[in-house]
Amino acid sequence: MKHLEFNTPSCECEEVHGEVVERKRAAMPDESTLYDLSDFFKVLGDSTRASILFAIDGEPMCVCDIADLLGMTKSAVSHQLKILRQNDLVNYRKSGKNVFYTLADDHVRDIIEKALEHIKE
Amino acid sequence: MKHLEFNTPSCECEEVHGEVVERKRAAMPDESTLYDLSDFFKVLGDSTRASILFAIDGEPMCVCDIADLLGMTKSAVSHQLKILRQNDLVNYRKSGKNVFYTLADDHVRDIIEKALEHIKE
DNA sequence: CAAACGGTTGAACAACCGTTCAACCAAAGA
DNA sequence: TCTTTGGTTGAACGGTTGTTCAACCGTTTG
Repeated sequence: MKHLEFNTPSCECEEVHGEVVERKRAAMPDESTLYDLSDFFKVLGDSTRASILFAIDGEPMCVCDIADLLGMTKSAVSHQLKILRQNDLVNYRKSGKNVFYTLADDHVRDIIEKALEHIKE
Repeated sequence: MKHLEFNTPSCECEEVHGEVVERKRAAMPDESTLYDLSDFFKVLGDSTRASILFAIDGEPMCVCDIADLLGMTKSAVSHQLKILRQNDLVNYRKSGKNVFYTLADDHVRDIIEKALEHIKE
């Protein structure tokens, strides 16, 4: 029987495995969870931010040292640090004129570790 | 002693903790590794692609069904599937007029799982 | 207090990216 | 064989994003 109407009119398909789709739809995560998840990966999906995370792993670093290490301006580094801050991936501590950043979480280290394993196939 | 010259002239800082920077520089991953890593996360950092990965988890799905499930056009889905293919995150199998996609790897499932844990704090 | 410096911020620009649209290919059915 | 349909592809458009630049703030130092 063709032209069965589902609640997603934007698919222009004629024949669809309806049972499969319904089963999958029930198993899908919330839309907000999906956005949170991809936003999290989006933060890690920039080589500058990834470099910063490696840099501050183990020992805290100030913005100036990070900029020197990565060969970038303080401004560019600070902009990326702001994004890392907003996503709770780093902590910071003021000390005189300096601001020292550290990894916020061991979770992040684990995820990066697993991703590195995957890359090396 | 000020104005020590390191090999990254783009940092305009005057005072730098040189020993820290040198130690960190030695511990940094290869540049190519960093790019591969951030490219991998970049692929996961789009909600459409993340949705597709959830959709094809467990049971293969054809492009048309994925499009129906996500409320998108086949074209948009196919474009994203191409990116997932190029990054070895999915496998595909032709069957008549249909193309069925599956998760390529258990690694990916693990990483997404860990990221979900992290999001829920 | 004034100068210097580490760090942050907002605007602007260029590069990148995801969706749409149209055309196209291959397999299946009439 | 001609038509239909699932899927892919390239160009184009609009929105996002990272860096630069300039201005600014807070702390330290002279």
